[in-house]
Amino acid sequence: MNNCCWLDIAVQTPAHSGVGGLLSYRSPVAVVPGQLVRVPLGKREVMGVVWRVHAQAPEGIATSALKDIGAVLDGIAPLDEHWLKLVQFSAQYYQRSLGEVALSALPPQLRDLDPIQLARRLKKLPAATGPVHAATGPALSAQQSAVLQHIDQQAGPFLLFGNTGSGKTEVYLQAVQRLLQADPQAQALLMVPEINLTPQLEARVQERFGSEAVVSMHSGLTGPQRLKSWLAAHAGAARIVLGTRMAVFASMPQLKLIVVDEEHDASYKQQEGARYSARDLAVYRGRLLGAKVVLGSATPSLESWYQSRPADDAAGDPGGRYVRLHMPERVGAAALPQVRRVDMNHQARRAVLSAPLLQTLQDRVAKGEQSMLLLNRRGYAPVLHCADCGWKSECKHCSAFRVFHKIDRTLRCHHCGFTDRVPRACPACGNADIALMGRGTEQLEEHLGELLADVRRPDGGPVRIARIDADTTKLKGALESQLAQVHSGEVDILVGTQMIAKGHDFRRITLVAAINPDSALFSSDFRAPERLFALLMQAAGRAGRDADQGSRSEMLVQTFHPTHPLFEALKRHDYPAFAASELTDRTAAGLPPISHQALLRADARSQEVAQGFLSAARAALEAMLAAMPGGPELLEQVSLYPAVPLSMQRVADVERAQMLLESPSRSDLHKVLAQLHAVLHHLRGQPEHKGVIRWLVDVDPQAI
DNA sequence: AGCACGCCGACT
DNA sequence: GTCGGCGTGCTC
Repeated sequence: MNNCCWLDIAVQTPAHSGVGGLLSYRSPVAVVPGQLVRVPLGKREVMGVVWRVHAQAPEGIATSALKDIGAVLDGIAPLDEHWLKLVQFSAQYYQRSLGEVALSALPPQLRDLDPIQLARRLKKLPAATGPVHAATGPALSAQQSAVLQHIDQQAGPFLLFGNTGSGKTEVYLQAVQRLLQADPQAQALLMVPEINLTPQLEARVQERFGSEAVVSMHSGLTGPQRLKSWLAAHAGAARIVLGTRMAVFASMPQLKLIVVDEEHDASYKQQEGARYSARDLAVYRGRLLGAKVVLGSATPSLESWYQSRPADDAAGDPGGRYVRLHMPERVGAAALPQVRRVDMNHQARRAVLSAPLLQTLQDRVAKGEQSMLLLNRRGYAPVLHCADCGWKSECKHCSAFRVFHKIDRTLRCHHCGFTDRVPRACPACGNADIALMGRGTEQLEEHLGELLADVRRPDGGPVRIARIDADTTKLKGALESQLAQVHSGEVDILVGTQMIAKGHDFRRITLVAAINPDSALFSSDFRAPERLFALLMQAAGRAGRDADQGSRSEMLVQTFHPTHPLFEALKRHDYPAFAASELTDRTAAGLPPISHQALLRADARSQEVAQGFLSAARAALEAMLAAMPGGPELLEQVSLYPAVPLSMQRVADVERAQMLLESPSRSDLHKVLAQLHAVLHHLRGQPEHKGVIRWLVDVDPQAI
C-alpha cells in the first residue's frame, strides 16, 4: 500500500460522544485540507471534511487501528481556509464538536448522496455567470448616499440604525451593486431573520440583479434545491446569496459583503444543536475575510447598540468596535404614526377592547381603511378554569396550561402538542360550569365580529375580519394567500400575533393597536422589554407607509401603565432614549451587554436529578479551577450560579434545570467553559447521574 | 448521534 | 421456540 499521508478528519460525532475530536485516517492518495471525503466509521460510511494532513502517523493511537479513507469527492473544490476557520471558531465558541458544526453546515444531500449520484448532479449545474448587470435603482436620498459613502470608506462593521421606511433595503442593494461593479468576482451575503421574509427580498433582489446570479438558502428548500444553491455559491457562480441564519455558513470563496437585516431579531440565534448567533458569526466572518459587514435595524439589539457607542473621552471609554450609521428620515416624507396610550384603568373592568379603540376601529372601517390588532396569544382562551374546585387546564406532560381552541373544541398544549377534546364538565369535580380565562386571537376575532356587526364599509358591506397566527398559517402557502387578501383590500381588520408585525408591508393600514402588551413590562426575562419595544416600533412602522396616509395613521396601546418609560419612548419613536434607559438598568444589574453569559442545562426525568447533576458540575468546576494555575483569579471573574429549574420547567415529561455562568470578561468566561467537557464527561459516568437524559451549553443565551 | 450487542416478555 | 423492548458501549 502506498501510504501517502495521515489525515485528521471531521465527522459528525457530537462533543459528548467520546469521539468528539477529529479522527485519524490513512490515505493512499494525496488530499488537501477542506476536501470532502467518505470514511468508514464503525459499521457505516459517513462523510467527513479533511482538516489537517500529516506526513507522519499520529501518536497515541496504534497505526494498525487506522482505517483508509473511502472515496474523495473530487468534483467539489476543497472548502477554503476561511470556511474551516469559521467552523473551527463556531465549534469552540459554542462548545460543540468540530465535526458536528462542519457537517451540519453542509447541505444534507451532500452527505446522503452517493458519489455517483453526486457526480450526475454536478454535471447539471449551470456554468459560472459573467459580470452581473444591475438595473437602475431609485434615486437615493441624501442620507442614503451619505451612509453608502461611509460604508465605502470605512472598514466597519457597521450598525445601520434606520427607521422603518428610511430605505435600508435600498442601501443594501446599492452596496451590493457598488461591490459587484468594483469587483466582478465578488459575492455578497444577505441575511433575513425569517423564512417568511425571503420571498419578498428575493423578488426585489432578482428584479435588480436578475435571477441568474441569486440563490436562496433556508430550511424551506427541498434537499436538491438546497444542494444546488450551495454548489452555486461554493463554485462562485452565485454572486448573491439570500438566506436565513444557516446561510452564514455558506461556502462563498469570494465573499466581500455581509448584510444582516433586522439584526435584533431573536431568530438569528439557533435554538438547537450548536446554538450559534448568525449575527455574531457574520461579524466574525467579516473580520476573518476582510469583508464588510452591515447590521441593519430600526431597533437594534442592545448588544449592537452598545458595541457601536461613540467614544467618551471624559469617561475614558474608547467606544465600541462597530461604526454606527443613522438614517432618521422616512423616505417620501411619510410621518411615523401618532402613538396614543389608552389607560385601561379607566375602562370597563375586564374589557378587552377599550372604548377609544372600538370607536377608532369603527371610524376606520367606515372610511374604508384597514386596521391591525396585535395580541400575542393564539387560541381562544389561554386557560380553562373551574370556579368550584380551582381546576385549571394544565398539561399533564408540561408545566404549562393548555389553551382552549374553540374552532375544533380542543385543549392544546403549545409546548408539547398534547391535544384532546374539551371536557363538558370539570374533570376534577364534575361541575358543569367551567369558565374561560383570558383571551387569545381566536376569541378576539369573534368578539370583534359581534361588536362591529352593525358597522358598514363605504360600499355598504359588513366588516371583514381576518386572523393570521400560527394556527391559520400551518398549511403551506396559507400565509401568502392571507397576506394577499390583506393587500388587495378584502380585509378591514387584521387580527394576529407578532407574526403580522414582522416585515410585511401593509400599505393600506392606518391603525395599529396593541391589545395587551403589559406582561412584558414585568417579565422575569430581562430582555422582554427590549423585545416588546422592538415589536411595537415595528408594528408602528406597518401603519401608513404611503405618504398620503401617513399624516392620519395612528397606533393605540392599551395599557394599565401608560406612564411607563417604555411607552413614553414609544410615543416619541425614540429608540435611543429607550436604549439608554435599558442600558442604565442592565449596567446596574450587571447584565448583558455589559456582562457575558452562558447556560449549562441538564434534562432528566426528575428535577432532583437534573439539578443534582448541575450542582455536582458546579462543585467539580470550582474544585478544578481552585487547583489550576490562574484558576482562582478566573473564579473571581466568573460567577457560577446555583442550579435552578427553567421557567418552562417541564416539557413533554422531561424536567429541565439550568446553571448560569456570568462574567464581565468574555475570554474569562470561555476559559471556564473550556473546562466543562472534561468535568461533565467525568460526572456522566457516576451512578447518581445516570438519570440525566442530556446536557447542553448555550453561550450568549437569548433568554435565561 | 447511529448502530451494534445483549438479555427478558408476548406472539406465529 | 422467535420478534423485539431499549439499556450499555463503541466508533480513528
